[in-house]
Amino acid sequence: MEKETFYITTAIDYVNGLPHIGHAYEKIATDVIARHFKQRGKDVFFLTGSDEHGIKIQKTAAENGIQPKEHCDNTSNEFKKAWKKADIDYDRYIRTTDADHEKVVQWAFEELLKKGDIYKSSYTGLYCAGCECFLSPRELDENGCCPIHQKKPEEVKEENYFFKLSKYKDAIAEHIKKNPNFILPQSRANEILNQLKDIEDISVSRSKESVSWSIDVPSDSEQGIYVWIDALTNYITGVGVLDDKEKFNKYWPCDVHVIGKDILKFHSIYWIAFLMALGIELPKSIFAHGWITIDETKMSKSLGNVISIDTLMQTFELQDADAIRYFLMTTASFGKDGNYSDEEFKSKVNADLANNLGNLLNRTLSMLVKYFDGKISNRTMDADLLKLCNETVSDVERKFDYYEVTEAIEKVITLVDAANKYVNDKAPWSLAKTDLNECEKVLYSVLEVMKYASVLLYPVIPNIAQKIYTQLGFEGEIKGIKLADLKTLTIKEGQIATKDTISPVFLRLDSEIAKDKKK
RNA sequence: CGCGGGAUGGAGCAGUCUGGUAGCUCGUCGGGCUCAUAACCCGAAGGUCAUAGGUUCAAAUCCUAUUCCCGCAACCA
Repeated sequence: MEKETFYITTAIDYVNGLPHIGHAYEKIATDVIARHFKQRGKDVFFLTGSDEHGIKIQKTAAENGIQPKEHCDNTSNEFKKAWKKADIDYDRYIRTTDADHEKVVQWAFEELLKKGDIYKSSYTGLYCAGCECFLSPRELDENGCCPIHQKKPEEVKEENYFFKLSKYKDAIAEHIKKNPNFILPQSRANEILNQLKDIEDISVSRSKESVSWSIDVPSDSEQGIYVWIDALTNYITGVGVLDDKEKFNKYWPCDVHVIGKDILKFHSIYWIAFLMALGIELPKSIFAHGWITIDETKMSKSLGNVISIDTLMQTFELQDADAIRYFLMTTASFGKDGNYSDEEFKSKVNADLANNLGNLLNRTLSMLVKYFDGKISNRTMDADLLKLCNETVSDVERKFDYYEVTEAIEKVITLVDAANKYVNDKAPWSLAKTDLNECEKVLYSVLEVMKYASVLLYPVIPNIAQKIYTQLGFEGEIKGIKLADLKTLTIKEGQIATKDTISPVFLRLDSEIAKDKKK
């Protein structure tokens, strides 16, 4: 029997900068997947959060004249605010500075030390006093100097703890090969197998002297735990690996870690090795998504093209993030790089959400009011349309099984298109004069399609879906509706709509109506 | 020979693994409808699938070579 729980995580964001659309992309995708699996009756746990230790945060805080913790509090609050705006419905926001997490990190470190997978060794590196950190040879300019301070870094020898990553090389490779869905999209698995070939042991601590803002190595006050063990273990802290065994056993192993393609290596190699060493079950899959570029250019602070959910909502005077969520999920197949531009955004969202989806509801309800005073008395659904609805549900589920969010959405839009065509072919405005029975059947059938479409699209556009649901005459929240309920959940008989209850669920951006409403 | 991704009608993409009449969305043009958010439906124009070879009865798809673009160092998911 299939497990009833579904544990999904995002990467934790480094709180050195403010949240932007790139961070949002990942959270939205994860939120969509989480909401979908809730609709399938799963007990979902959705973890997101922030990565808060390290030299960069220490330095940024110092520059601003505040304590690192204060800086982290401020920035993580900005992230939380952004996720609220984007309707990210997570179950826990974990911070690597949370007490329970620090405990887990220290426990994991000691555990690995005890097992002999962590050993002490010395590391010689190029240290720049100005930066107060080690630089890799690649970071230096052509004269071998630090590009920021224009000084030659000194060779410094530091004692660090190392993790025997090389020991797990073969086991990881074997696991990847045996489990074709472990790394998704599958095309990325080869990339990792290649990188695995020349993997070496990794340093897992820094001297407290160089990085003070870190979790202490419990048995060695001179050393702080470096990012790998600190950050990656958030996934087990999040479901209570130490404090709440029952919860941990319920949700672990994780169903999917949703991450950016840049950190796939750390997740599919480092993290897996840590888990193997700790004797903890491995996550079922790791999904690496692509980047969102802005006008085909990489987003960067220096180019000044960084945009956030907030800026977009303000620019287009949006009340909720639905349109942005929809666009981000459909601009590129999930897993590939996508692009944002104002023109593409407007065009996509107008075409799909306003013209196809919203207008279909609008035209149908209008006719219902016009010809039937907004009342349904005979609930007979067109057999072909019903069949298509049911097929769409299973198509959508199948796509989500592999986290093919974009393709799943496409299936629903195809259903909506078919319903628009159905209306045109049946011409209920003519039937109203000749065959009222048939006319009602047509309108009712389309409303049924809207019911399916709204529930299927709810994970992506929760606010719009709710509006459709309400206008279909349903009471309460669409949030709790399961896909399995779709067959029994029927539009009620009697009054559904009046002239006053009908209103566009999504206004075309830049349309005259939208302008009027804004005035 | 560092690694990887990409090049398909005006724009953005699917199809490539498992060869067999080149498909989708947007845009353009023509038509239809009049219920609707200048919307919806139908039709048309527009591509020698980056280039050159090769395998094959048959190549966008397989093989070889070449060109161009984008990541892999940095603020940055």
